[in-house]
Amino acid sequence: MTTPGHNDNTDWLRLDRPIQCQTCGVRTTSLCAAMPESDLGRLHAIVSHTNFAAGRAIFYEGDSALNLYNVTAGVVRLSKLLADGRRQVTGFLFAGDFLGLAFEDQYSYTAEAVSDVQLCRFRRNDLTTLFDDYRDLERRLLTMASHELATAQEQMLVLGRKTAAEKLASFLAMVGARTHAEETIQLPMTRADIADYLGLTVETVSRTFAKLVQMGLIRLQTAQTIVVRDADRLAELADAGEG
Amino acid sequence: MTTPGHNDNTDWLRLDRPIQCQTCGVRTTSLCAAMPESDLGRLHAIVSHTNFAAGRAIFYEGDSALNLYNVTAGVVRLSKLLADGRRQVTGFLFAGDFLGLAFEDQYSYTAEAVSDVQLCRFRRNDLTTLFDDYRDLERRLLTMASHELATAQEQMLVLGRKTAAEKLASFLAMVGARTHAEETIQLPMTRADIADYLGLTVETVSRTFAKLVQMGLIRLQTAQTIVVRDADRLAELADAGEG
DNA sequence: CGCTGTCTTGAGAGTCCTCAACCGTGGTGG
DNA sequence: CCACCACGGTTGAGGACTCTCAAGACAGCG
Repeated sequence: MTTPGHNDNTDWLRLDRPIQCQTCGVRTTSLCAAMPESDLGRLHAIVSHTNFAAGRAIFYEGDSALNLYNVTAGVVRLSKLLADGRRQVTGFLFAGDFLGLAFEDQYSYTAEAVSDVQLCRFRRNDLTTLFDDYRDLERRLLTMASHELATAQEQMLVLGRKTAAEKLASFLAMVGARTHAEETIQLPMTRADIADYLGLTVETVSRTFAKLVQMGLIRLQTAQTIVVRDADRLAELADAGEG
Repeated sequence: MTTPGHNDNTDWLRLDRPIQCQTCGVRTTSLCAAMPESDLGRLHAIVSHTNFAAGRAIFYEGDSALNLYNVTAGVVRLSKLLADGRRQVTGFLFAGDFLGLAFEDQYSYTAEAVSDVQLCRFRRNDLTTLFDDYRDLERRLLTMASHELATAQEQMLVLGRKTAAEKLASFLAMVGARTHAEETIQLPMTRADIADYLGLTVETVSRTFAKLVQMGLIRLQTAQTIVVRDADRLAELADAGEG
């Protein structure tokens, strides 16, 4: 429906992080949390740190799934395409998230850097070997996959049953939560990305932003800097009285 | 949007199956495939077989996630609700599928029997214990979770970017594949279930069935017995030239 | 300072929804 | 035995939300 794009908003980049597992920023929240402090060396030995500039592809749907990645900085976009160009963004990943789980031999989606991104990469074979010694590592991966699954189901509810305004409110709530935003939410992705994530068009996203502004729920400082003016009503709109 | 319902189509029920792990019908395709033949006794020791009549709930969103289930016969519906009654069906499960993966302490969705259903139930604690002795069991669960994730992302594409006709074609393809249907597809679920699965209304589902008939792609033997007349064009419509 | 890509805004159209009536089937009970 | 009821499914008319097409505004960059 819309074509992939990127912006060069670099607020999400923290390339100044030390690239040692011991001091990694997502050490406690990511896969590696399952490794004892003392054995981090073994993890560090099989990991390689890589950067992707905004807009670059990390891998494409159909590629051989050789690696598993951990996002340590930046924002990643997962998407699937139809032949006629219609695109569905299935998720946005932030620091601490992992990607590449495809226990077939191929990735089932495309992963691209929305902002400049820093990743640590594991070869699946290496990781499998490490699983033999560290049971918790595998167990943690299963836990994280379960979270992903719950998130995916939540997104199906958004896509299938929410209105444009509810979708956008849900989206803002998600980004706000994932980026620990208080009042000001920074959006690293374009309107096209948001549209393809919510099953809308760019125009509708734009118009719906305007509507939320008019309702007094938010204010647009710039197109990608959203100031929340009424968090309660925004949240209410987002879950439409969920549960 | 629509209210849960059920029908008493019992074609999906095979309660005459022996309820021994050794002779279980899904032995080779399900979680248990990871257990060596000789040790099935240990699995059988911690499993209990249960039946649910069509329409009955297996568990509700928010319930403590004490059990993990394996579907051995029948069809299960997973769904999430909004407070105003809007419902999203996030998946249908068939023989060999598992459910209950919620490594939080609560299920994140409701599971209900569409047809009469036969399940085998594991207590999560028992299963975790068994994981210590059988690594493959845990690994297999991770593999199955990965499949689920890929399926969920595929469904997001359907919900976000496909038209009503494409949605219904995708749905028929899915049910056909999962039930090993050749030409005649049996639908155990109601139009309301299908609507809530595809993010449509009952009326639109009904009208779209009529449209597919008119296009010569299918024929309705009864409301729940669909005869495929042009499998190629139906598949083409379903994936809209996917990939 | 003009270019390119993104975002916004407008007008009209279309797909799908809402509301409503009707049909068919299966179960129930008088 | 059959009328009745309940539920699921179909069909129709009108409306609403979102999309399409189009043009203009804005911002970053060479």
